[in-house]
Amino acid sequence: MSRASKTELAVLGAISVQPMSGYAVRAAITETLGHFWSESFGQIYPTIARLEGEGFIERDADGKTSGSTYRLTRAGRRRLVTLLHEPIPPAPPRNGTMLRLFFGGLLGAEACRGILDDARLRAEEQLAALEAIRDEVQAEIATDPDARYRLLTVLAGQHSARAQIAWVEESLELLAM
Amino acid sequence: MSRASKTELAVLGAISVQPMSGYAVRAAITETLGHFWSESFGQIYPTIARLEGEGFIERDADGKTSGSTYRLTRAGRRRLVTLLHEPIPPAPPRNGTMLRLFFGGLLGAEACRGILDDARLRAEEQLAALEAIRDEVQAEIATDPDARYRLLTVLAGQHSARAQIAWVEESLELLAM
DNA sequence: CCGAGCATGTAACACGTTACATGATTGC
DNA sequence: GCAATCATGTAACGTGTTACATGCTCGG
Repeated sequence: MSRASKTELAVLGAISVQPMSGYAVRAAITETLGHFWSESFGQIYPTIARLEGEGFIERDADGKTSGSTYRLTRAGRRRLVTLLHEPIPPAPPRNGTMLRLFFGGLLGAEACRGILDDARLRAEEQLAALEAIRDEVQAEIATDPDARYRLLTVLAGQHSARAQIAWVEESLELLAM
Repeated sequence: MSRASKTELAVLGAISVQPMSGYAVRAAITETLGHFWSESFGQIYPTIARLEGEGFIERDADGKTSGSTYRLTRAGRRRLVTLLHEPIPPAPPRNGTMLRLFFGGLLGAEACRGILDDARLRAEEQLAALEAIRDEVQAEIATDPDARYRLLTVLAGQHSARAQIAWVEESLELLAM
């Protein structure tokens, strides 16, 4: 995963599902990959321009006057599979919640409990959102076996959110002692 | 947490524990905050220069010829506490493992199992590392009550790593069906 | 004396977001 | 017709890493 690759991978992946515009790519990433990925227009449009220049995607020759619909070329599909095979180096950790909590002695127990409550709230919201998505994806598996993989990413989110909640509970007990 | 703040917070936090050089700040962050935070020299040195210019840290007047030892000024301590009180906006999610897994249909079950095995391996290593740190920190609590807060960050890492492992187990079973 | 580690700093680059500018389409 | 949404693009900015250049200090 050397150059210009993570955004490229996300964009190619989105377009591989079905041909769409840059705007729709953004929407697809926000809605469908939203719980583990994000891209902004400022990244997406230049990437699309480059991918088109390199022949990995091409415009649909439909009659629309405004907006372009892009679809993968054969080279684009090969490129996508290649990128998927390359490991993505893990990002250096940067967890603001932990940074603040680490220096909790300077903050006071009150404020720290606030941080923990916030963390729990966010995890609970996420958990609820994933619950719904999970049902959808589970239903898709019947018609599309590849939906299994999508299910895995939802499960990961659920495990992570539940772990977060359990951690908050344990932490609050510890602080109460 | 508006401007120039996360690195500033980490640097002030490190120096608040005890006076040290920029090089030592880097080492402290890597070793002690390593499982949830990271900073590079390219960030640390300019930040230290700025903090000194703003009067939040000052050089120790010791007799050393090479290297400077910085300590917090009174304003610096106030600044640190202020920064700790400000919430840190959560970073947009970007999980490369999930991005690859989501398009697992194009990758094949074999490669996906490889991704999962990797994820489990990393989580197990992390878990082992945290186990040792946890014992250390737990021992410190007897003499330093503030060590509790440090313990919380270790617990978070453990919860997260265990959740990751459980997710991999469940995922491998799902793929094997 | 020499190599390992301590120490400082910067320049180039990569990546990503935000804000802005601009216009087409469509449903009410 | 007008508002919401679809759609495209860019410029400015912030942030962060990597690689490089440089020199000190101390133990063996």
